[in-house]
Amino acid sequence: MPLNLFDTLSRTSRVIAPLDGKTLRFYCCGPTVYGPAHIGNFRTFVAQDVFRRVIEQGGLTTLHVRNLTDVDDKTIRDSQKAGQTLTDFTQHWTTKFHADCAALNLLPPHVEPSAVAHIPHQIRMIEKLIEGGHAYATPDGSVYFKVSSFADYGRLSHLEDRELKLGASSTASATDSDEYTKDSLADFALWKGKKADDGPNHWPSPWGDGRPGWHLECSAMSLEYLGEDFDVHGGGVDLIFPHHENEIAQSCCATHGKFAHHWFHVTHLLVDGGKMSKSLGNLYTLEQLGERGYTPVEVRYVLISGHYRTPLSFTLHSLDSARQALQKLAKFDKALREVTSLSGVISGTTPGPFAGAWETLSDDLNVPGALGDIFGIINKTKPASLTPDEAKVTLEGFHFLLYALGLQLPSLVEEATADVPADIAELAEKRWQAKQSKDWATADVLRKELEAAGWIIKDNKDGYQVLRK
RNA sequence: GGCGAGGUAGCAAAGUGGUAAUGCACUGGUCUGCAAAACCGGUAUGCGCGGGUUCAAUUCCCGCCCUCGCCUCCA
Repeated sequence: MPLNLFDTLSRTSRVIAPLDGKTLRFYCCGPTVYGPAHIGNFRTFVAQDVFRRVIEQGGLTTLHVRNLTDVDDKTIRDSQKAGQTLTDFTQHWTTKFHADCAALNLLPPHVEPSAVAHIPHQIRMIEKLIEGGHAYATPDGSVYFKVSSFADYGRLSHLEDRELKLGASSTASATDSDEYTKDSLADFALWKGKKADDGPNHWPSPWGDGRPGWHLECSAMSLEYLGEDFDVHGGGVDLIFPHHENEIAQSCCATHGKFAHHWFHVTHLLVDGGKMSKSLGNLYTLEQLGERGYTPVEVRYVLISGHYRTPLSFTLHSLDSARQALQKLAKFDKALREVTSLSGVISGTTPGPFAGAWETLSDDLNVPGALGDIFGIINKTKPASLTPDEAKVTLEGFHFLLYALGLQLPSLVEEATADVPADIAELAEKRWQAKQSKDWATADVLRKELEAAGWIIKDNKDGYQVLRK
């Protein structure tokens, strides 16, 4: 079943099919490694991961490139604040980012290029742009892209009348000291001449020492690894303008290609009714949620539980809800395994009874709809009444979908009772004895004590279990 | 001001021109000394507001209100 995906440029859903007929090539704007990524950032990366998984489950191969922005205003500023070299500083946050990605079960990109490592590529691209009359150097050693030289500028964002909104921005101003040398306020930097507060962070270029402009990094790296034309380019909606608009301009003017043929943008995660962002101080990281007892798979579940083009409200309650939902999935898995006697990793190759969910997922990555379909099948299926063969087909179809969603089932709560402290075990035993002698009052008091300590008792006919609450 | 997205049950969130998936929460039952767990059920006459089109609109059209995002380096 081919995947239909909404394309920001044409504003329509289009079938995803590789330009070269074999490999789906896509580029994702990666993180700026100057601090911990928050779960809003990860909403985008998780959505891209589901996209890739669905493509691959559909039988296509992919070439997934996601960059690391390890040189820009913020990395330079904060590395100096931290008293570290830019390399040490960005390496630290890159390691952290990778750990979070692994925890969230994100498939690693096939190529993860570093911006710093591709400065020569960026310089070559700037040279081409200058040759073609699309860029110009200024006396301070910077190079700017000449927006007026690209007629299609604004097609992606539909912000075509640049002059109109210049007055509306609170930050843009014709007197910005950084930008006074530009021909037009709309022009953007390809290369930034060295400034005193950049410290040692500058590189040689034909226009003097300096550093690359942010937008150019992605153009240069996608060209290097994916070519002049490639299938899909993705990122958060906030990148549509100016970042992606500028990438299009640079790339189309520097090459003969059309750049990305399909644009995949993920809407923001909301918290407290608004955007989660570092500057607003309302962000959650995976680590912070972990301290509150939430697991990465629960976070992943929440992040995919809303359609990628719809704002999603994040709350701690949604994580609790996700925990219960995952338990329900895990119970279904266990019940099926008992009928089939299968264990270990199940790798389904077809959706089986979950074909409806797979179809839903293939329609613009409708994950919440697919989850609804999956639970619908689960509610109708009685594992115990299936033959081993039927259960096997169901289990494989179930795992086909779980893989596409990247959900790794948690262990069941009732199985997670490895270590019961001695004092708790003693209390539990006392309660059991009280119960055996039908001293209900004492038994109930003891049970309440255990509960207060964070443990619950589950009785059955001939014994009991002590479980973590 | 411009561009874009969204307003569906207590919370979250799908979906459809013919009478509302799903998860959580809540709740009835079975079980239990009572619970918990598990299992079997129940829970929106309603989809921001007002018009219109239609045999029929939450779904299409028009107007309005509200929320959120972007408008030069935020996923």
